[in-house]
Amino acid sequence: MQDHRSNLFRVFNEIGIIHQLATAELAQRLPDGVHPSQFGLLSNLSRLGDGKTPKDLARAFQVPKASMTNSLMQLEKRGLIRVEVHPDDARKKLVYITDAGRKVFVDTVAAMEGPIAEIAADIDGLVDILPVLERLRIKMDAARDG
Amino acid sequence: MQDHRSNLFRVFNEIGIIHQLATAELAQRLPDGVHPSQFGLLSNLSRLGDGKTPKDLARAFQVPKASMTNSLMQLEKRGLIRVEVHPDDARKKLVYITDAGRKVFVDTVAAMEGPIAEIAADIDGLVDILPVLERLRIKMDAARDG
DNA sequence: CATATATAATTCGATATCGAACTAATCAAG
DNA sequence: CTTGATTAGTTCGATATCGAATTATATATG
Repeated sequence: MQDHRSNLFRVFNEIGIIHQLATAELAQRLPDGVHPSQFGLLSNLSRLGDGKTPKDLARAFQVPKASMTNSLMQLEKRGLIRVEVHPDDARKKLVYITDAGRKVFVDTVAAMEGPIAEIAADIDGLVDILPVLERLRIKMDAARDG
Repeated sequence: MQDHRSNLFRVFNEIGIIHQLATAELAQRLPDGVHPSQFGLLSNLSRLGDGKTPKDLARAFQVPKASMTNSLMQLEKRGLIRVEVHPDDARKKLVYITDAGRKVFVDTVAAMEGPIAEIAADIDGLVDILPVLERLRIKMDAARDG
């Protein structure tokens, strides 16, 4: 029992360390002035579609609105996204990724592919943990709402 | 092949989201003014032993020295650690956790146990991914040094 | 329509992160 | 010893995060 509990803690501990190391790798490959959290936005807009509101994005990334405002301003300043007022509701805005933004995303993904593949080659069963991670994320996400 | 690559990206993506959600849960249960990253320090000093230098700790957590200086100052200000000059080398310092620091650690772990157990109960095979995560972390850690 | 309430986003202030420059102490070479 | 290089830690400045207050717009109610 004690072992099982401490193993659970270790799972989260390892996840934290891996995340930090992965973020550091990513940061090295991003253009100057683009923060890893901002790359996450470009990834979402590029892969899952743009035209979302800042509120949508804040919820998707589980960050406060104020944080999202800041991240979007940085990306807009660099021309990687475009922000428009919602045509039907002037309280809202709509966020679009630009060609420059797509390029940053694509180039960065390409730059990460080598290192990731190299690491993964040595780790047997790495993709096998994906379903477990997905279920865990979904469960934690749901627990947060309630 | 394409699928395999994108699954690798998804593994890291899921890990990032889980880490963020877990950190948010932890933050809610920490005493006011204690940041999750500072809890990590208390955990390390409590579980793995204290009397380490700031340099040691910066390396263990893969953060710059300047970040560690700041974190240690916050913990010391709140009386959760004690910092002394190294008796044999006045350039160095030695960091010790205090009783108050241990109490924060123990209490917070206790407060996290319920939620973690509840989540884990629903996720089949959660602890089974621990060995894979460990190997991944070790591999990435090694890749960073070189 | 007028007013109250709700919602989306920004602003503000406080804290965290961290690269680069700096200070202090030790070590190495002569 | 003395001097140069190295190491540990801090300071400083710039950016990120984010809770609380604020602004602007929209919706609901009388």
